[in-house]
Amino acid sequence: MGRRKIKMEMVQDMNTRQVTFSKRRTGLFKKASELATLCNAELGIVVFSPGGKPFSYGKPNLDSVAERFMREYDDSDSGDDKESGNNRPKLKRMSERLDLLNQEIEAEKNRGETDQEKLESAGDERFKNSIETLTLDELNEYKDKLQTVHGRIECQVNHMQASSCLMLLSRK
Amino acid sequence: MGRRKIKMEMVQDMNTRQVTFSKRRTGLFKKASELATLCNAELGIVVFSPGGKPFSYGKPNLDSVAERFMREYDDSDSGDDKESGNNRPKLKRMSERLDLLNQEIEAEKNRGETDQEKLESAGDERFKNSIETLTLDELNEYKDKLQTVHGRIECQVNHMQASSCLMLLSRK
DNA sequence: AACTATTTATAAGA
DNA sequence: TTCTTATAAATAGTT
Repeated sequence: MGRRKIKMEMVQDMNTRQVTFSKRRTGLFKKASELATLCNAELGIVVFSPGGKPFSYGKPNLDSVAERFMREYDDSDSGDDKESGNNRPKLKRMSERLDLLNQEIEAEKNRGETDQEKLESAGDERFKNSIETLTLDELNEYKDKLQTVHGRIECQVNHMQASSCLMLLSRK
Repeated sequence: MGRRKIKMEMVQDMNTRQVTFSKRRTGLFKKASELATLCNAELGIVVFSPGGKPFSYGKPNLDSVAERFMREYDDSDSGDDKESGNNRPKLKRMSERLDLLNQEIEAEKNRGETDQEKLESAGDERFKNSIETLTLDELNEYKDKLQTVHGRIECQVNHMQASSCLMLLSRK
């Protein structure tokens, strides 16, 4: 979308890559903002720059979106699901989400994931196991760490609570 | 970006709004995919359609991005931060994030948030308080709920672990 | 779902 | 980094 068409692969020159990131991140957030406004939709985005610096956008804010998204997969009541096959709506939605993910990943898989990367993606496994075998002492320790962090940040935020909690609770 | 320029406000006609959502969500995810590819960046997006249906995109996948983002704000070691003012890098980044959020929110605030909406956004407050006063029994209960959900979903996913954990742990 | 007239985003360049 | 502008892309209204 510029003076020339570019190949869809990692920009080699580091400077150019940084500039591209900056421009496109701005564009992405703008598109996100427009989508949210036009359709009265909630959304959240998190991006890491090539240098590893985090950026985020959220409407109405990132944490409420994250919470809502995760909450979708809990509770099996609420009632009216007008769609056919009303058996396990939550699991159904989960599948839709995975399908979408996989579809995008597939479409994106020009540059094949290395075995190393696959290992890292699968790293969640450790987390899952450790959570399921947590002791009360460990859970208590999480609570303490949580309080510490709250003390560190509460002076400057009023919408970071969820993130800071999730952050600690999700530690491997 | 079409036959006509449109006003940046919620599309009134329900059908048109749904179509707009669908088109623009596709566009947004494509932009995200391009950003990730061109800049070798990791990113995650979560969107709720006007009907409340969740969609997500992530590279390499949503959960790893969410985890990484949250992990950024923990631990004060690791070492080399080449930037000046190396005192509290994590808090510095957090501020940057908040600035960005506020900036976007400000830019977006054409249609003023109602007092009701403000109340809902601030709803995190309850969460914060409840987490800080959790008893061991309550934490243990979370653990049990966690195990239950894991049982329900582990048959069809290998990259939902973090989300499912966070989901339960973040329950108000 | 497809089709285009237009509006937007953006790659280079300054 | 910020701006300019020629060109590639996205998309609003239409079929």
